[in-house]
Amino acid sequence: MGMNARKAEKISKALADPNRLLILKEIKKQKDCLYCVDLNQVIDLAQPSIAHHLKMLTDTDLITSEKEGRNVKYKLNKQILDEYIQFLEELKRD
Amino acid sequence: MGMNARKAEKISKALADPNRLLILKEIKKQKDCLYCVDLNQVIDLAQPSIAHHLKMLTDTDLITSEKEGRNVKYKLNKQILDEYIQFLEELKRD
DNA sequence: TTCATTTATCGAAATACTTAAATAAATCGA
DNA sequence: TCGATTTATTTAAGTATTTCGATAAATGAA
Repeated sequence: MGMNARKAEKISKALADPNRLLILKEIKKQKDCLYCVDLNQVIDLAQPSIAHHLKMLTDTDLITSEKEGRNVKYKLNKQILDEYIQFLEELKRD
Repeated sequence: MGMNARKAEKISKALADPNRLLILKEIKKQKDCLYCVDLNQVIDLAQPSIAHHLKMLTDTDLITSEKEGRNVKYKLNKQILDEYIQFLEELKRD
């Protein structure tokens, strides 16, 4: 429903961590379809820490989660990212 | 010189604060040319806090500062913002 | 030079974030 | 059902960030 400063702040915060950027990069790498279980091989953190970071990303809607049996599948929410980019573009217009 | 994950993380962190977003919005409002002294009327923070936020923005090159007598003039660095946007765009390409 | 104005820095308190161990919850397979 | 696997939650420690008061530095004006 459109971006505002509060939402942009939250998304910026979600993006302001190396491990969360790594998660997003990995989703891209896996053709926009990442299984949580595969992150343990990629990210050098304990499982609860990874779960915490995934929660930050889902709470801001940057990614969506879908349960598949015991696993959870994550996808990038391109629309939110587009809205965030639009917010940034508008900062340039003076 | 192009964006990487480390730089994008820093910029995200710089953008992850309501007062810093307010500063950027104010630069836009002032036709891309904000004087530090005018921020005191806009931002409800003590002077050292405002100086701190301005430093975060200049340290990440999101804004540039130029001394004019006693005053400091700030401008948005559109190139850095563009590079950051480009980094985000690339996250969408799977 | 002296005073007022503007910005920067230092130090400390309050708050927020990151991380991992322990544990719980959910689900699949045997 | 029982045990293994996967993910989520709670709690607590360590670290980082935000904020302000005090103060310093730089500059312009009288």
